[in-house]
Amino acid sequence: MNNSEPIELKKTKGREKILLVLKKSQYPMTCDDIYKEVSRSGVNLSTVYRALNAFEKNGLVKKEIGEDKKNVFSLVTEDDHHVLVCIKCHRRIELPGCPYHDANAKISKATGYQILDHNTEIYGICPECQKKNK
Amino acid sequence: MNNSEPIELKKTKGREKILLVLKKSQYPMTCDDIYKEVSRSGVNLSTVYRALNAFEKNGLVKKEIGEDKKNVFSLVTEDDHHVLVCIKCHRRIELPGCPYHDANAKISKATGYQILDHNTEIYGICPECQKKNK
DNA sequence: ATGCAATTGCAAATCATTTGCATTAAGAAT
DNA sequence: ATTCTTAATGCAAATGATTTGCAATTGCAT
Repeated sequence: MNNSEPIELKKTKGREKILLVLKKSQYPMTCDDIYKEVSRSGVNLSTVYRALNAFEKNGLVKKEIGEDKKNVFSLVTEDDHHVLVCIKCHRRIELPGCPYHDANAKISKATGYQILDHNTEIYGICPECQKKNK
Repeated sequence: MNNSEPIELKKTKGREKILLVLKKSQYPMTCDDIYKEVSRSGVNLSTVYRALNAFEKNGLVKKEIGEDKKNVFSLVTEDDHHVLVCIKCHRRIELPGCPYHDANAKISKATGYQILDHNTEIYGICPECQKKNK
């Protein structure tokens, strides 16, 4: 409820474990997902929540709302690209550049809207999954 | 947790009031927003929740996740178009057709993905709000 | 080593949403 | 109009993700 500038982050065992889990994961994770991995190291669920929120505030991770309405976190790597998501295998590939740049320019001209952002996930079925079933 | 086909809906005073409120609103509303309007008519909050979920199951209203993570509901009018949302005044205008059709075709060809869907909300500032503040 | 601020664990609080249950009301069949 | 079946309602309590208060611990700069 307070988006001020980053606060110094202390390095602790728990936080390093949390980051490691996130680093090894290909996909965004909920706090509970992460907790399942780190709890046996004695890390508390509150700590997971607090750590991830702290990471997010510092731009280390990205927080998004998952489909089941839980927050999902993922490491911020470089600049985010547009992503192509396979609805079968959940593989994600990144698209270089913005495929909608031209289209948005057109929309802006037609409507007078100053366009600031747009959603960037495109859902489909990847070539492998197209072969597999049916 | 069960997306079966629509069940018969009974017409009641409460539901009519709820629909009326939604009809008069330009913007999506949370259950609580709606409840504030209908509670003086003796409609219970649970009723609002249940009615809206029933409406959604019947395709009467659309349920989305608002920015504060609460569900917001809006009447389904015609077929949904792509929508341009002003982040200042929250005005929404609909775009005829799909502005990304061509771009998606290109992506599909380049990646082999069969593209099924994509996000459709574009965020920006409308001409009026651009004039207003700075 | 010392001290202050950040971090943690734990339990309890929050808040939106759902649900169990007994009661009421809608609407079809009689 | 009366009866009957089933959905809809009100109320309170349950749920589930997330946050928070507080006391104890730890990181780290001095």
